Amino acid sequence: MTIKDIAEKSGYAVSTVSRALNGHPDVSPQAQRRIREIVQETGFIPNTNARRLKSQQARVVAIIIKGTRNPFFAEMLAPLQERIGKAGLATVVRYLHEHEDEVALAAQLCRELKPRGILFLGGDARNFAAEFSQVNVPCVLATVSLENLQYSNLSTVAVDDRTAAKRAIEHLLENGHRRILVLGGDTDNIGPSRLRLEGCREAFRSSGLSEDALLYRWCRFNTPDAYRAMCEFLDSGEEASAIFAMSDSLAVGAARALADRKIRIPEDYSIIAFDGTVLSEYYTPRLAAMRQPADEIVLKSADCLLASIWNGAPACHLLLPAQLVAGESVKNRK
Amino acid sequence: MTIKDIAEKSGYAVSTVSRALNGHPDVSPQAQRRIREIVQETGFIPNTNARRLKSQQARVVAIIIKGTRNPFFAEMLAPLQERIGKAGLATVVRYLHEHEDEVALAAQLCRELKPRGILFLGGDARNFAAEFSQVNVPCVLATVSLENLQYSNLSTVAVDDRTAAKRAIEHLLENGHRRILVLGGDTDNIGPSRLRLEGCREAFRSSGLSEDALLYRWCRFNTPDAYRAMCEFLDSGEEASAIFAMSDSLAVGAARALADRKIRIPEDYSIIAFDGTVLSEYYTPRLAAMRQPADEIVLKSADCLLASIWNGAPACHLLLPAQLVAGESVKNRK
DNA sequence: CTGAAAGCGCTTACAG
DNA sequence: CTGAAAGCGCTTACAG
Repeated sequence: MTIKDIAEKSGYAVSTVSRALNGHPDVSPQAQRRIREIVQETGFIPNTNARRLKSQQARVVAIIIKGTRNPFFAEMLAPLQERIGKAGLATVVRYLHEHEDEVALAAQLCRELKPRGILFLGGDARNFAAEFSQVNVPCVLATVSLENLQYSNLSTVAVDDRTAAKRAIEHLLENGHRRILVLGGDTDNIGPSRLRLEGCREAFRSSGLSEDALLYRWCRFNTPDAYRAMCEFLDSGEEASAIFAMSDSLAVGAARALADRKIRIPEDYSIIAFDGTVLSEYYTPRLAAMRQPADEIVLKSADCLLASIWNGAPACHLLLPAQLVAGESVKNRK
Repeated sequence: MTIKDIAEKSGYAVSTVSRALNGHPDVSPQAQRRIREIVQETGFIPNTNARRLKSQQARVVAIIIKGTRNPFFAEMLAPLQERIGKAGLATVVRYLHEHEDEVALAAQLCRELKPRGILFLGGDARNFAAEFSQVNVPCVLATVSLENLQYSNLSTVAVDDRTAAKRAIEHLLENGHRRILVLGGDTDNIGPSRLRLEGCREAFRSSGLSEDALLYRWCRFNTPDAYRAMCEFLDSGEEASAIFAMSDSLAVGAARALADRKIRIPEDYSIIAFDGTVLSEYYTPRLAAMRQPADEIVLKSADCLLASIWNGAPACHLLLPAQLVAGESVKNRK
C-alpha cells in the first residue's frame, strides 16, 4: 500500500494525495475528504523513510541519556517524551555508558537520522568543548550547566549545583556537624561533581571552618560503588559525623555500609542526599535531600528546544534552584 | 556528501562504492581499500533513510517498554541494547504508560519504521490476544509468559511466576507466618500478577491452610501506590504478620507505611519482595526476594530474537526459574 | 569484478 | 486547486 494506490483509488494524482496527507492548505475540501476516507479504510501509513529521504529531515528529536541506570534521568524521560510528542515530534532514545562520548553520537545521529533537535540528559563538558561544533541542530543539555561554552545552538538547563551543594553542607553545619564526608564523582574536570564540591568548600569557608574537615571520596554514580567507597572510608579509620551523597542512589549505598557496621542513621551518622527522587522520599529513614526540580527541568528543556526548532529562538542558559527537603536522616548534635 | 561524491573521488562507480560499503564479497581488494580510505578521510556516513527506502527494512530492532518507571526493566535495557548492537543491529526504544497499547504501537512501527524485529519488555496479554496478528516481524515478549497464544512469530521469555510466588509464600510459611498480605497488580486478567497470586494460593493449599488467611491488596506497580495500599490495609484493622510484595519498589512503599506506624521489620512484620534488583540488595534491612534472572532473560530474549531474524528460527517459549534470596526482612516466628 | 540504469515511496517546485 | 515530472540517496538485478 503506497501513496500511489491511494491516488488511484481516490482518482486524484499522487501529488494531491501527498498534499492532503500533509495538511497543505491548497487542497479542495472534497479532495481532502475523499482522500481521508480512503486512508481510513485502507489503514494507510506513509513510508517514513521515503518521507525523510525527500524532506531531508526527520520529525524527530533524539534524546541521548548518559548513564544507563540513573533513576533521576529515568523519572524525567517519560514526561519529556510526552511533552515533545504533544508538539508533534517523535522521539528516539539512546542510552550511553558513562565513559562513552555523547557528542560523537550526536554528530553521528545528525548525519544518519537528521533529527530536528537533540536533548542530552547528562553529559561531559570535555566532549562538548572538543567536538560540539560538529553538531548542527538545536540542542539542549539538561542537568549540566555549561554556560562558558558559547555555542549558538546549545542551551543548558540545570540546577544550580554549587549553591545546592553549599546549602546541603550548611544544613549539616547548622545541625552541629563539623567533619563531613562527601561522596561523589569525578572532580578533576568541570561538571556537576566539581561544582558541587566547590559549593561544599564555600560552605566551609564562609562558616570560617577549615576545609580539612571536608573529606571527599570518589565513586561511580551507582549504589554498589557508593557502598564500596563508604566501606573503604569506614575501614580507613577516618571519622566524620555526617555524609553528603551526591545522589539518592549513592546515599542508599552509603547507608547500607553503615548498617553493616551497626552504625545508626541519624543517631551516629547523619546523611543528606541529592536529587530527591521517590526513593529518598520513601526510604526509611526518609532521606534529607537537595531536591532537583525534575519537572521544571523537563518543562524548560523541552520548551527551550522546541522554541529553537520552530522559531529559531537563541540558546538559553537556565540555572534552577534546588530545594532542601529535611527528611529524617539528619540529627541535630547541638 | 553522498555516495556519488565518494564514487567520483575514488574513480569507481556508485554501485561499486555501495557494494564496498556493504561488505559484499564481489569487490576487488584494491577497490575495497581505495573506497575505505576515502570514506575515512571524508567521514562519510551513508544516508540511513535512503538505505532503508531501498532495502525496505531498517537494520533496527525496536524495544517497547511497558511502564516508564520500572527499575527492573531499566536494569535490563542497557545490556539488551549492547547485545543487539553487537549483532549489528541498531535499537530504537519506546516507552509506554501502563494503560497504553504496546501491540498497537508495534503494528504502527512495523509500517513506519519497518524494524527487523521487536522486543517487548512487559506487556498485556489482552493486547496480544486481540491484535498481535497485525505484527509481521519476529517478536520476543520478555518477562511475561504467554504460551497459550500460539503466534508463530512471538516468543516469550519469562520467569516462572507461579512457581516463584509459591516459593515466596512457602518461605514465609516455613518461617511460621500464617496470615499473609500480598501486594500486587491487576489479577482479573491473565498476567504476572494473576499467575503469582495463583502461586500464592497453591502454596496455601498444598500446606493444608485456608486461603482465608491469604489477603490481597491491589496497587499500581510503583512505590507511592504501594505505600497507599499498605496504609489502607493497616488502617482497615486487618492483620497479618508478613507481606509478599510483587516487586522491590512495592516492598519499599510497604516498608515506609510500616515505619510510619513504628512497626518494625522484621520483628513485627516480615516482608519478601520480587525482582531482586540492586535496591533490594542494598536496602536496609536487606530485602528477602524472589530474584528474577535479569541477565538470563536479557540473554535469552536477545538470542531468541536474533535467531528468528537471521535464521528464521521458530518461536520459543522459555520459563526460567526465580531464585530465593534470603535477606534480613523475614523473621522466624517459631 | 565493475558499471549503467531502474526504482524504492515520497515531496515539491513548476506549469496550468 | 490539480497534475506531470524531477529527484532525494541509496541498492540491486542485469549485462558485460
